[in-house]
Amino acid sequence: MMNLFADMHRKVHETLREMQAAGELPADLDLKNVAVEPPRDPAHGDMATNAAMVLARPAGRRPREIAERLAERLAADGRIASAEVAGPGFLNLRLAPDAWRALVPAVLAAGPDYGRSGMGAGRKVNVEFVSANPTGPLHVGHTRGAVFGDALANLLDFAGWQVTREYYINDGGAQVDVLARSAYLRYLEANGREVAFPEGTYPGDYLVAVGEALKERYGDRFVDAPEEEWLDLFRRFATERMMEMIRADLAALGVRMDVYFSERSLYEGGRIEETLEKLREMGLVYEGVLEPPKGRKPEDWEPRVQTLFRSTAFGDDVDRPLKKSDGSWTYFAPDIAYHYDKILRGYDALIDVLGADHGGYVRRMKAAVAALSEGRVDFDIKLVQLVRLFKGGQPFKMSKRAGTFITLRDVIDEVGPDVTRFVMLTRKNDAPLDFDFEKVLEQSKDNPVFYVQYAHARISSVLRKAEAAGIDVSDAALGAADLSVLDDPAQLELLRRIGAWPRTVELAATHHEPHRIAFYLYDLASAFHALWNRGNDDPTLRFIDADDVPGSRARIALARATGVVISSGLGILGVKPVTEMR
RNA sequence: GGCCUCGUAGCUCAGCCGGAUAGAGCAACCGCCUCCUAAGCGGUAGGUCGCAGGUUCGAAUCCUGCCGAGGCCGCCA
Repeated sequence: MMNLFADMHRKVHETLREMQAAGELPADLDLKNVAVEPPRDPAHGDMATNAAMVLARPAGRRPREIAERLAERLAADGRIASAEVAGPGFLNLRLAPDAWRALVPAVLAAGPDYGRSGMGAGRKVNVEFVSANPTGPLHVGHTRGAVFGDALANLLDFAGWQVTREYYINDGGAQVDVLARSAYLRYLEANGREVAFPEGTYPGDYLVAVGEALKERYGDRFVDAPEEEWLDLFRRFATERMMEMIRADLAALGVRMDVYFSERSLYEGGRIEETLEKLREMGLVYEGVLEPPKGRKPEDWEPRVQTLFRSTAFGDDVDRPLKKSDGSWTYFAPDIAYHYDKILRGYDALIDVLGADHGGYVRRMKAAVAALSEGRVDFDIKLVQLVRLFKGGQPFKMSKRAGTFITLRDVIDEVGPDVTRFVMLTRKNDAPLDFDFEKVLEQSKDNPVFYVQYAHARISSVLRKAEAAGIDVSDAALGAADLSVLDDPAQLELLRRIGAWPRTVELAATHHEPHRIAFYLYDLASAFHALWNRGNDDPTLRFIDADDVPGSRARIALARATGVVISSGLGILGVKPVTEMR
């Protein structure tokens, strides 16, 4: 797989080892911090290495001296056009145009696999996301988490991990009893009773159908029955229905989970006790009394003995309760058992995608996972900040379906899944996101979705027109094109961006940051639009020139390669590329 | 009181495991369509990277303290 940055990184390291073998550098140097990166200022070349500065002190040499020796050796490589020492000891490398051009046939041959990385080495990672309570439709906040988690899963897959997408169904707590009671009210309503929805029940319309379905199944059997008779039945039924709705919501967004894991199943199998017992043996679970929170003392605080998790041993500021006063578990206890289950399933890495309001929860969960996996499992928690909705610059709150909050469906109905997904990935996960229903549909440069799609559409248009003009645009024909005509700065710039794709994938995957893919695509599209417009000043730079078929083929090959990368990047974001704008 | 996330151009935001003169879009100003989609492109102007220390050859980036915004801190998950 062609990865120019990785190739040059390898080349620099090999050359340094040659210098060690030749006695020009001490044999025991640690090369770990020697990097090959694109310089911030393109005037400094295509790639730069800090080798001389990093090694100067341990080698006991002057940086520029090391850099000069290294430059001499590197200059012998045909791919490297120049190697210049600059500044405090940087070595700036400029690649020969042919090295960049070689990307085109490589990309065409690899197709959608260009940029795929072996970094994950087939290790198993579990990405848990959405995990909304099964008590109603998904709302905007869930939508962002869903898009983020799914794109992250795609990204890790592309980077060579074996990925499981998982949804944790919170069907064990008090909230599903509330759901059952709310469904019961709708059931009474379906049976012709007048009902009121007291505080603490769910009044949303989405339960009307559930009430009717319950009537269909049970008639009026439970209308005057006491709660014990119907609660369990109704809870099961309503939860099932809510999960169907949630699955459908996710499907509408293009998200497919591999595993739906039920919290309740943990209660039934005695798994919670088992997990806590293990922690107790480690001395991390004990019976104790908690200090009241400082500065914000609850009115009814009474010290009492309860089951606690010693998260302070992992840097948390206080130990965390596992049981409520009525003896039932807090949400934290089943969560520990759930994560233990994931550990036992053999994952090398776990990722939780949570709303930002769960921030206080991160440390204790990491503590539990570190303890239960004995530090073997890499565990990352990504907090997703909230989404602020606007319409034409005005805050927007109305929902057609749920009344009180905007649902995922509201968003998709309004702008479609592709726009929703792309826009939600144009911000870092931990930054709040403004989502304007009008702006995201705008066909202009300040709308990144449009801008990237437009580039792809232009490329598709070039291919269509070329074909109509009788030029063979099969990948085989394009891959064999003589690319030496590609020597305009705009063409070389586009090649450089294409060359940066594998590196972008690896960085994004390492940091668990799919937004980097969206920003990369914007830059790539920008380089393409710039080249496109160069054709206005200089007609020889237009992609198609009927009088110059070989040259056209070279330029079209470059466009095609760009299209492959855009399409592949959009694939990670879960967005379908368009072939024409409407 | 403590913990978490954040603070970068007038606005919205990038900034790779520390790297050389801090970037993009919008808004402002000046240009580019007899030409594959101008739904686009080029240029000018605009920043004490919240503040103060520290580590380092080198800090927007790492560490400490402070200021500011949001979130969380036993029986909601």
